Amino acid sequence: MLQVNFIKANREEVLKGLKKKNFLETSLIDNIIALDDERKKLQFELDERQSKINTFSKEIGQLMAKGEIRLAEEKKMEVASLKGLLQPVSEQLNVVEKSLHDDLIKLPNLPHTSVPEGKTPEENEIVREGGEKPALPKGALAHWDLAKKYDLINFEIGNKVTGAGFPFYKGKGAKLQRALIHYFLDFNTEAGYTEYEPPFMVNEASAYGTGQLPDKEGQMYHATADNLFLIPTAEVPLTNIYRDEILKEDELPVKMTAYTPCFRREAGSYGKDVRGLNRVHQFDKVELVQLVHPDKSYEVLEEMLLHVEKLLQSLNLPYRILRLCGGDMSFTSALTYDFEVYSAAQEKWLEVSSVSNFEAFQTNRMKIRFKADGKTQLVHSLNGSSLALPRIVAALLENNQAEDGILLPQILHSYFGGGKI
RNA sequence: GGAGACUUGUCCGAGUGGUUGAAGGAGCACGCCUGGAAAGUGUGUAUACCUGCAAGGGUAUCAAGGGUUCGAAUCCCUUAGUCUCCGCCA
Repeated sequence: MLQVNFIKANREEVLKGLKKKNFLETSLIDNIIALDDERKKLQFELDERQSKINTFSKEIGQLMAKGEIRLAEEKKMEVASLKGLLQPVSEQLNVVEKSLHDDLIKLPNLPHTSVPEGKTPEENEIVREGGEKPALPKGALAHWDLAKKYDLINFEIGNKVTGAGFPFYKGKGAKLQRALIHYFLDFNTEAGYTEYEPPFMVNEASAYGTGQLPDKEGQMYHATADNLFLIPTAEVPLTNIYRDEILKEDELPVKMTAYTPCFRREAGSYGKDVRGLNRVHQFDKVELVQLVHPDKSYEVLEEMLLHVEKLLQSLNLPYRILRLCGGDMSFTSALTYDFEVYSAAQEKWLEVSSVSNFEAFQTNRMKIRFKADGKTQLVHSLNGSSLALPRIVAALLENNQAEDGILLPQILHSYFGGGKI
């Protein structure tokens, strides 16, 4: 959520940013400014009237104490009429505050200056590439065929037991999941991230805090009996740990990592993009979250980028890094880098990580602040995947397939208990 | 799931209708004292919003929300959480 004062002080800049982000409902801005002015006026009026009532009430107390009942009764009458004036102002203020808030949460975050113009994924900017695309033998198989051949993942049983998009991992397939999760977590904790195992369901306030609600409500699984949401990413529980907290400056940066399954309804997805592991409803992911001093967030973003890049390099996967264009970025992000790995048998790039700086957009909603020199201000939040497993698994299987098996990268051998599937 | 007790500031804790945003203590910060430290001592120490150039002033907040009242931390209702006992259970 953008800060009203910022919008007021930087109207032109905000409008430019929204345009870059391909957000067209720009009339909201002037609406918000007008509503905030209205809010201030009403607040002032309300405070004044309340103040008068408070003064009178105190006087009544003193009169009662002195036994001057009649005077006290007269005052009571006066206060009663003042209260009549209070209520309409208070109601109006509530209405204005609600409209203001409703408008504010419709505004996406503003893009960083380095975000390229553009509306579609094709306009994302390739920052750099790394690794080598393998030359696969003739008749190389896609991961869904490899999964079947080596009995690693069973999609059909998943369909039967739960539904489409809920695969079973089996045998070495299951063990590979465990090995990857274990390795990723170790890699992150060695870099100073604190490991968490959070709940896999969150309440409404948390889903709202990180921005899943209200605009992505249909994308989450909702356990209505208890009004809990299955997390679409560990970012939600992790970031919400600090909701409504004021940190000390020396507690920053807060670096957290967690493995969780992620649940996504993916309503509206279809076709070949959803084949195999390309898009599933439940998948495993290890996530990184940082809460940092606002002056440091872009420095930290680059640091996280390098961190994820090193992780991918250690897996020997061909990858590329994209800087997302304004129109392809998420609602909450100010700057996002996507990592894609090359899936050699499918001959396409698969997104495996998204590293973003949200600046104060999330923390303004969640009121995550820090105090320095007596002043309280919002921290910046960042997150990134390290990594999402299914597409990593797809690429590992496809890119490393050989005549007699799949050869895993060296780094996984100790975690997997062997080098070959 | 049933019965009961409870939820106050960074922490402990007082407070059952009237200058209580909240006693007292601890912690923390700054100063004094000291060769230095400890002890002692003085001062300060919540958040949000409104107003003001500022100093300051005002409003709200004692789990959350609502209600009663001229006035609520204190009374009533709803919700959440904590603890104890019982039940159930990986």
